Amino acid sequence: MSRTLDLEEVLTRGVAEIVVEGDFNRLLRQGKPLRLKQGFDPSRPDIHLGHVVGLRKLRQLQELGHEVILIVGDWTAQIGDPSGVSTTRLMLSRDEVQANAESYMRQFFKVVDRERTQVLWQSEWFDKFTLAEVIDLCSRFTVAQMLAREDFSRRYSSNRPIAITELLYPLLQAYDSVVIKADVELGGIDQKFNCLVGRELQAMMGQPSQQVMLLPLLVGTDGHLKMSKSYGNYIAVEDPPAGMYGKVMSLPDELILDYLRLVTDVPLEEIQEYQGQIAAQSINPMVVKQRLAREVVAQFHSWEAAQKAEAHFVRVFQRRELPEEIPTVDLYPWQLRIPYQFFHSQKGQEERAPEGGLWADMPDLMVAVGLTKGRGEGKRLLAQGAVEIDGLRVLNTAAVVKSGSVIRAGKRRFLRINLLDNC
RNA sequence: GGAGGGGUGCCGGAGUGGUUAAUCGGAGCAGACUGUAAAUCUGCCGCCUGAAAUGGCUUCGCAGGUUCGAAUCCUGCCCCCUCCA
Repeated sequence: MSRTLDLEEVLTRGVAEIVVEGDFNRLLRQGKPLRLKQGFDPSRPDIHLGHVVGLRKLRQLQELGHEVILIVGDWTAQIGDPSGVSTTRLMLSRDEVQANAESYMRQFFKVVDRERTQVLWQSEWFDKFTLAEVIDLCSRFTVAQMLAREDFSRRYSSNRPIAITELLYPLLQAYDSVVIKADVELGGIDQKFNCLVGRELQAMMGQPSQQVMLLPLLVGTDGHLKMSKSYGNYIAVEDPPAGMYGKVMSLPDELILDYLRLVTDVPLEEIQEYQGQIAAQSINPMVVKQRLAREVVAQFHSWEAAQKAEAHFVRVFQRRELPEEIPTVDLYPWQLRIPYQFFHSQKGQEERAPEGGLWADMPDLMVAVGLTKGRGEGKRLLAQGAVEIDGLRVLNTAAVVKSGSVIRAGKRRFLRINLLDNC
């Protein structure tokens, strides 16, 4: 993110909506550092690319001289953001919240500049909130206002429950804006309502209303739902390079351009060009996707890691060869059910294993080395032709294994066997 | 407070005494194809045993009971939802 930032691009690239656009522009051009509010819920400490869209925007604004106020939502976390399904949330202990917050920040500052960030905890002000203050806060809003929120109205009209505490959620979030005197709040487009309540509350309390920058929701790896941990369609910023690269490569083609726009610094002109080439079918979308994968991995790891991840990907998944590094697992013959050098075939004949080799019951072996969860799974993989020993497909349950043999189970599970005490 | 509906495998959702480890869809896994994309086809998809046919065990909110036999019937308990107030 070292290239010169174009204000126009910061305000438009990967931005869904700005409220109020004119005011925000004016504010930015005043040249005074703005207080950018970003809250997070410490019940879900993992940051994925969906969050990164907003974090990158914060970073860009920081580079324009503004300051981020990160709010640890240790109170709102207990209510649970009323987006989507109504699930009762467990109360987190103080320690859990602390641990989650630390883990969150470790990831947060991979993108956001720590030097220009101030971290505040909601408990700093809400712990001493009195009932009188809660009532005062509530009295400023009406049920009708809350029902204006699509989430609530949908649930209300379809007779699904809305906990009263859920109505409190936007109010608490709004109050945060008042406490920190936020100039701007950033959030996903699904946060629109909460952010707007912040504007109203600030106005009621005699403060200028914050501007709201809403970001598009990133579609997850499944290709149609928003990226979210609970949908299991996410790419985490802490995913290891090879896994991260692979997940990007498994994205549907239709998402490539969006991802380039939202989570990379690839210049818009280049993206435009890719778009044209893909439309004209003069380029294989996969090539563009590989660029995307490199960009993403480099951002959270390094260019070197990205190169390695790509090499690994090409080698293992495109050419179906063995990876360069294969974890080795020690294996003692006694862990197997046929730990002998002879195998008794159905005809009653003895088959001798080659020198240094050993007959092994494959489902057993795979469980013993942790390749599969149970024998059933191993048998299934075997029956489906998904198991290879040193590049040769194994279909029988009994097979010869040598020390140094590489077992492959399916596309992505590999293990090298280190046979000990071969007697 | 009153009336009614419901809790089934990762999710959705059938099933109302045996032929049900439980239809189907989704997800997942694997194979073919291939670009770990899409689309398509095939197989698997509770645990264990077996090469397999088979067999054993544990599952349908929880606890008991009836029965040769229950996810299905009875009793109690817990939880959820709707309507009326």
